[in-house]
Amino acid sequence: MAFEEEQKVFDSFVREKGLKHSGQRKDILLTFLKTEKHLTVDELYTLVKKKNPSIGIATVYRTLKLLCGCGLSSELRFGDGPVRYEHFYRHEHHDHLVCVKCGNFIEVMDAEIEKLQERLAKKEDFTLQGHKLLMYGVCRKCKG
Amino acid sequence: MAFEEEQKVFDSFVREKGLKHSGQRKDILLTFLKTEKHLTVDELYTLVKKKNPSIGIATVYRTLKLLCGCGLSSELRFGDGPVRYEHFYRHEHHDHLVCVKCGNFIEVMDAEIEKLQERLAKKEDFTLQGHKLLMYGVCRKCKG
DNA sequence: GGTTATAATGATAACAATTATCAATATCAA
DNA sequence: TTGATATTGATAATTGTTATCATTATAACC
Repeated sequence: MAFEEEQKVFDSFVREKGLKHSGQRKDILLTFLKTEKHLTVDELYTLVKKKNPSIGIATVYRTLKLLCGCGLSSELRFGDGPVRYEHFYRHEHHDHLVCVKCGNFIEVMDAEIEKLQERLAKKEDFTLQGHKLLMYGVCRKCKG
Repeated sequence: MAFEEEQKVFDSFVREKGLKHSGQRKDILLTFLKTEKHLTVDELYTLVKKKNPSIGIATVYRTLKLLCGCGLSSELRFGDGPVRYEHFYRHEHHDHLVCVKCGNFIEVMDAEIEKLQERLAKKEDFTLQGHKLLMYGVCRKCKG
């Protein structure tokens, strides 16, 4: 079984919080991990149902909250519509370039921007924990 | 009457789109302009009702969409909860440092970050139109 | 000014995403 | 094995927002 590290992260989170394990949570976690996409709850729900048809959507909501809590996932909000969940554990931090025409996005990363943010935060005496940078524009394809 | 410039911006938007003027829109626009806060629809609705008690909340939703369309306002989404609307016209572009404990935020600006974003976008052949940068952390007060 | 086409309004139904509730079940420490 | 309690799935409730629609207001034209 793959994803031992991620499972360990989840395990210690569960232990630390006095929660319990369950087959549903394991199914959801593994399905999430092997799908390298920015999934919505509904999309993940559909995928997990193939493995475990009796699962309820509320459990998917609940489990994704836990995955965010232990650093395995992170919420992403592009404008309106449902929240998307991206992989977070051992993924280089990246930002998103979103096309306003076709809705597609590109992940980009830039160490300098990260540094500048730290500087800004320090100036205001903030202890930075994370950030979300969304850049909107028109992608190459849509510029035609 | 103040805010002549902003009213002119709105006027030409209305003309250009073949829309019409209305007292409600004027009340909403002026109340929005004189309240230098990141208002939710509901907050603005409450304020406008003091001037015009018969106004409906749907009109506030609709008018804020228009204000965003003509560049007088801009949507802001801090995590969940309702969208907030900030002033946009002739306001230097700024980003937000949001405290994860108390929910307060500070506006910050940094010309260099803007430049770096342009660079990133160019690399991907994106025509950048705007961006939203939210930085999360703990503010001075909450670090106590 | 009066007419007329059409945009705007307010009330509220509908909708989408999410959270809360709750009875039944599963987990796990002792 | 047992008992305390966390989890589950179904679904009701909630929240924020948009759509609908009959009525009213606006503004271009005469």
